[in-house]
Amino acid sequence: MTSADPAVAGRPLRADARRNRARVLEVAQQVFAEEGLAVPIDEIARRAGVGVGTVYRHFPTKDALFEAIIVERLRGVGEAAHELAQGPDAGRGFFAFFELMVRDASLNKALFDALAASGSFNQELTSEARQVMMTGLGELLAKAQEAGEVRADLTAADVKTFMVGCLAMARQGTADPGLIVGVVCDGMRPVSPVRTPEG
Amino acid sequence: MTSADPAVAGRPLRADARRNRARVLEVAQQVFAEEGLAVPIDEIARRAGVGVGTVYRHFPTKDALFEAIIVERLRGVGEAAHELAQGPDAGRGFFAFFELMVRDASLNKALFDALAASGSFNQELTSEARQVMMTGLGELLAKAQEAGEVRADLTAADVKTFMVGCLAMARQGTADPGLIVGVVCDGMRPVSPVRTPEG
Amino acid sequence: MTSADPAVAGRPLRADARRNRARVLEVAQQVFAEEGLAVPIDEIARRAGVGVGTVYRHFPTKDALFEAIIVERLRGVGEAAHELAQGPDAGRGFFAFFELMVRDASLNKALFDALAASGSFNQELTSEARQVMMTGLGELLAKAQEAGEVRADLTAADVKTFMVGCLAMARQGTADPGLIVGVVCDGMRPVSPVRTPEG
Amino acid sequence: MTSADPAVAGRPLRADARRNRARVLEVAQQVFAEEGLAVPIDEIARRAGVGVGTVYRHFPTKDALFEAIIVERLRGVGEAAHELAQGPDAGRGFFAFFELMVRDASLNKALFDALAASGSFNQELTSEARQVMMTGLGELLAKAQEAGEVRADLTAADVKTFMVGCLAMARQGTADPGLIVGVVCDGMRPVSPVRTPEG
DNA sequence: GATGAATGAGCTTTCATTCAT
DNA sequence: GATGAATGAAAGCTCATTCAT
Repeated sequence: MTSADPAVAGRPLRADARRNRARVLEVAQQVFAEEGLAVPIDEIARRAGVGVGTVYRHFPTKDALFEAIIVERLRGVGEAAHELAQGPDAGRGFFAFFELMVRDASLNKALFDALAASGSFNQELTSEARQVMMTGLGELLAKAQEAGEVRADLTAADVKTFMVGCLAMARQGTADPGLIVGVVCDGMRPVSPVRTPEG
Repeated sequence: MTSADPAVAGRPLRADARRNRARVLEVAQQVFAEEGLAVPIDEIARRAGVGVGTVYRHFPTKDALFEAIIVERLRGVGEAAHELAQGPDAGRGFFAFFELMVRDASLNKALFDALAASGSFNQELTSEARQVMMTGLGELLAKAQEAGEVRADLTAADVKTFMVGCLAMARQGTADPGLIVGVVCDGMRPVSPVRTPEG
Repeated sequence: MTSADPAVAGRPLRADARRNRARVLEVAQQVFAEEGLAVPIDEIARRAGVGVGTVYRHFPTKDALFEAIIVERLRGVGEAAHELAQGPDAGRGFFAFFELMVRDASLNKALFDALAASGSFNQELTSEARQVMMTGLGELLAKAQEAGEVRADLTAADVKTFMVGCLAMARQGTADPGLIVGVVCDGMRPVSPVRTPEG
Repeated sequence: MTSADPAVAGRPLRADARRNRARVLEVAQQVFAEEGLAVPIDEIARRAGVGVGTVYRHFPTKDALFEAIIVERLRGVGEAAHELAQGPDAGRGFFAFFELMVRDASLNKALFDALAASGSFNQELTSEARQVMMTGLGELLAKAQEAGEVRADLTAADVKTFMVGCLAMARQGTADPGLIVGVVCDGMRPVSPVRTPEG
């Protein structure tokens, strides 16, 4: 962990090492996004123009590398949520937030795999980044609910679930991302009395 | 179900073979559902109490086995859709249809993987079962739209996409299936003028 | 062994059994000839219209089945040699004998595989049929040598070796079978003084 | 030899890699020669004292490994033919050439398998090495024919076929290699009028 | 620090053979 | 006797990870 993220730990990396790390991360993000978790580490190393050993120096495990990507992603997501929560129109901000996820098509496959991954991954590895994200999301959600723009019975976890669902749907490529977001967002709005006349 | 037999049709399987086939299918369904596509065939064979060869006798390929499960699932879904389309209240039927997908939690991971699978799978293998499903779904959708219960701009493909999304979400285990279905179904309803006063 | 060749052993086979045995043998001969030893037993059973079990009832082993074919073949060869040995022109007969082997293209692959087979096969399994063949061949060879038409230093084993070589060559399909036989036959003729003026 | 390197050329291999590659090649040559194509890669790896992965690193496929051996062999053969063609006595050289093939007993089984191999192998994989060989052989043959030492109607392909035949025969171990070569070489000599008085 | 060669467990698949029906 | 379902030992090949250079 400490060695996986030296920026957090001890001394700063040598210039070339930092460059390599960044390059690997960048390439891995792309490749994972395009082809999912199945792509071999060797392939990533090759595309990044480094040896496998170098990849492993920076990321002790394939999962660790993958996590690093997701973490970065989730952190970004969380920060965006936080910022939007500070804005004047939390309702609008909340729904805008959804689009952010779906738009970034390049990461879908990776995120998709990450979230679909069996077990352990979700629970432990990304916990730190999840915190950041969930916090930002919770903040934003609360404000949007206060403003009456979002169903009051939804939790941040629920919303995250919907995000994942949207990612999955967008990845399908069988429906317009805008429509997907539109429908799910509509669904998250408070149910107007008009809507369910029979209820 | 019965038609998902050995080589499409042929003569009926021997009693023990049928038993084994069913057993493999059942176990595979469970195991795939629990652990996804990554689980080795050997493991499935072991759990089913048969040799690997037996699995391969019935399903010439791992993909074929997986497909058989999905196919069975989709067929069931399609048939259900068709039946509901015959009912008096297509709107209610349409939304009831969604629940059917999500309920069957045991298959989610498998379906999820199947639908997330890269390329070839989606397009060819399941085409037959997809036909059945899409037809039934289209039927049901049309009636529900006529009844004004579903947004008129949704296509059957869109709805399928939403189904997949719901499956993905339910699989997460991070939100109540009922809630998931509720939200997405609400989202698919025609947008009432009240809902988007600013639009 | 006894069960593999009931004609030699105990009571005669039931009519259908005999039919099956013959059918398997016939099909196996063809299939082995066409595709070599690599063809699965299941395939042979299928083409013969019987179950695998039936094949195994008649031939306890794949090798045994293969042997049976070779045996039959060699027996035929031996008998032909014997008959030719009785003829008036043993020299001509001897060389005609070669053609017989190469002509029968349908068996080449099988014979080829048999003779190329690693080890044990050659030495034990075919011993009986080999006897028959070698005896006939020896007879023919002796007469041809007496007539001065074949190099006196050749043994029956040598000639058999040349036969195998011709089979191998014919199988290649890269030279005219007639030419192959012609060249090798010429080579087996006594070396005329004219031929090696420098010797 | 040197050109049979990793990806045709690239940079030179690391010392240990080169050692391993050579070791694998050497072992494979021996093992294939002794036991033919059937020997598992694992076995070769084991005998070479390396992991399977190492074998596959150097030779992406079992066939590729096999080819590498044959290629090396055929190249040597072709070069020898070329050199002999430069000599003063092409006739003698031509026939000496045959011995070269048969002598090298260690490779027979491998070459045999290679040449007997069904289809694709012969046609494509070894094409480069085949070129070298066939060219050298053609050269030598032409000169020998000019000198009246070899039947004028033989093509290089025919001669190759005879070579294969000799390999097959030598492999049998049932006849003296010298005799085999002697007979076939005699057969390739021009037919003297004396030889076929009846023709 | 970087490299990439080496490792070997593990995966899918095939097929000779056995044995319940 | 016939059948074909079941078996399971290999086999070829991949790829995450280690470690000598």
